[in-house]
Amino acid sequence: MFKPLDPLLHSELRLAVVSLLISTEEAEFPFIKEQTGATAGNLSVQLDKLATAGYITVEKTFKGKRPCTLCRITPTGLKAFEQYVETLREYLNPNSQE
Amino acid sequence: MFKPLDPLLHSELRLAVVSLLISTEEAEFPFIKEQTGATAGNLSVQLDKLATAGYITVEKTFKGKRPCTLCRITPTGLKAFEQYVETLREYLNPNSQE
DNA sequence: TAAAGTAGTTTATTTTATAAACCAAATAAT
DNA sequence: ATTATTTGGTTTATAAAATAAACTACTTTA
Repeated sequence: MFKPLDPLLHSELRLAVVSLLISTEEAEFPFIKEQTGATAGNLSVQLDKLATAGYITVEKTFKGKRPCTLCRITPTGLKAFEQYVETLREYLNPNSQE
Repeated sequence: MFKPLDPLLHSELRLAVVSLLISTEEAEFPFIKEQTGATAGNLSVQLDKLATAGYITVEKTFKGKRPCTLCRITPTGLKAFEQYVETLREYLNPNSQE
């Protein structure tokens, strides 16, 4: 009855990151940090997990002389997000049983 | 930007339980176990947490000679669920920023 | 009366999330 | 010029959570 929720996305910070990346297509580490309110350490760990799963790409470039970590959503990540939302809807609308 | 998600509800099993109780108004332990696919131990722990928070009531009665644990959603639980869903929507609809 | 099933609880283990400590380079201050 | 300080992170340690395994108690069936 209740389908399992993708544990990678069912996490407050990771879900916020993916949601943000879907709406921006590309974002730098400090921006994500600011928008989510996460600590750098936590964000670093969670970005890693998303990247390892292939949900996002993390590109380490430079902006002038300073390092710049650019994150983007992948097609896999977008699909996983859409699937997650669909699954979650069955939890959120208790009066639409099957 | 991303409001915090109620950690008590942002849990697969607890969310399923609350969702189920909202749609049934009352359910027995074995039924919840079956519907959620949870193990008895896990369910027992999570029901306790929801009860401690005042989101559900857990009434221990008897059905003939056998023990029967009846769970119900409370007004507090219903309100928390509605608030959770509202907050979550901002994560799920990435193209409705503020 | 012994075995098996029902209805759970308690406790231990694993996993996950989070924060604290750390590192390296660049910029600003003295 | 060398010493803070800030920026941009990573690594590691700790705290919290989820989960499963083991256990209890009582009931029904063989």
